[in-house]
Amino acid sequence: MKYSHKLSDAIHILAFVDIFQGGDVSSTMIASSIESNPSLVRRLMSQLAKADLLITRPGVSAASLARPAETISLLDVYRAIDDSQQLLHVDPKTSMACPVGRNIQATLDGVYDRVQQAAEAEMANVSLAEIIQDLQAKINA
Amino acid sequence: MKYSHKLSDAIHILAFVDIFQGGDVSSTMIASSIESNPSLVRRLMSQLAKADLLITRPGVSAASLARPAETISLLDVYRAIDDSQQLLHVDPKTSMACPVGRNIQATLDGVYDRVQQAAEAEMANVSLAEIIQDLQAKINA
DNA sequence: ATCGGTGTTACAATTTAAGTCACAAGTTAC
DNA sequence: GTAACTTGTGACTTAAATTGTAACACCGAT
Repeated sequence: MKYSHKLSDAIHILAFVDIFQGGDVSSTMIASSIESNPSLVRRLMSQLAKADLLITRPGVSAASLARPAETISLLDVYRAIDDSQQLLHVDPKTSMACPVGRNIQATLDGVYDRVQQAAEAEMANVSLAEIIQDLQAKINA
Repeated sequence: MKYSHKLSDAIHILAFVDIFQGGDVSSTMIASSIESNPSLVRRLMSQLAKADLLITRPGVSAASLARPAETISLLDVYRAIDDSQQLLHVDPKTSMACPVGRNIQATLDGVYDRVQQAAEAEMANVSLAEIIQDLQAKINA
């Protein structure tokens, strides 16, 4: 479990909350759907709430989307959850004594940034509504 | 490859080999530029050789690019190095008893694939020659 | 033939995500 | 008001992947 599933779990939470709106959307219930534990779910929900994507209230299990699903993009969720905000990572420890080692970081920063921009542009194109629709279609099938 | 810098190190190796062609391009020398160890460098070089990006010879430190740097893209290097071939990862363990848990994986696979395609398209646009040029410009500055 | 480098494997160390436990504080129902 | 339940957090443990280290057979040049 070294690869992170935080983003996937966060989307899972948002979709679950929206689909089962009015039903049981407690951290325990969601955790059983993710096959994880309530503590992890609450931590993610807390991050989503801080990013203004989810409305939660202490003590009461009645979470709901903070905005219409059409206006929440995958990029919003990614930004709310991902710690490093980077898909690709430059090696931070190269030799300053070597011309290549001294300059490779700046060069790669520029290149990786282009890739990051492309990925984020596509993430911005995916709405939560779209994900939920796809999910509903599969559920009804 | 969440916090891995294998890709960065692989590019470092290719750039180093090309820039110092004719000089000392032993795994030990490259390792000192990366501030890593010769074994790791040899492992990466071996992977690059298997992907036909680098020519190595057992016993002799005379590595060279297998193709002109113009024809090697960042995507080629990424494909040669990255184990999972995925920038984003679906949670593989969700509850089949829940409609959301049962279908979220397939939905996210589709969405993540779009992001992956966008990122890979940009990676394909970046050539090793471009990276080396940028590096040379910084070195000469 | 010797010396140094490669290619590869095995294993230890390190790092980060995920899981677990615990508990203060908020909310509802009675 | 209090009992029962939930959220929000922090501390700590466990697990998985990357990186580091060591060993050694094999290749090649001098």
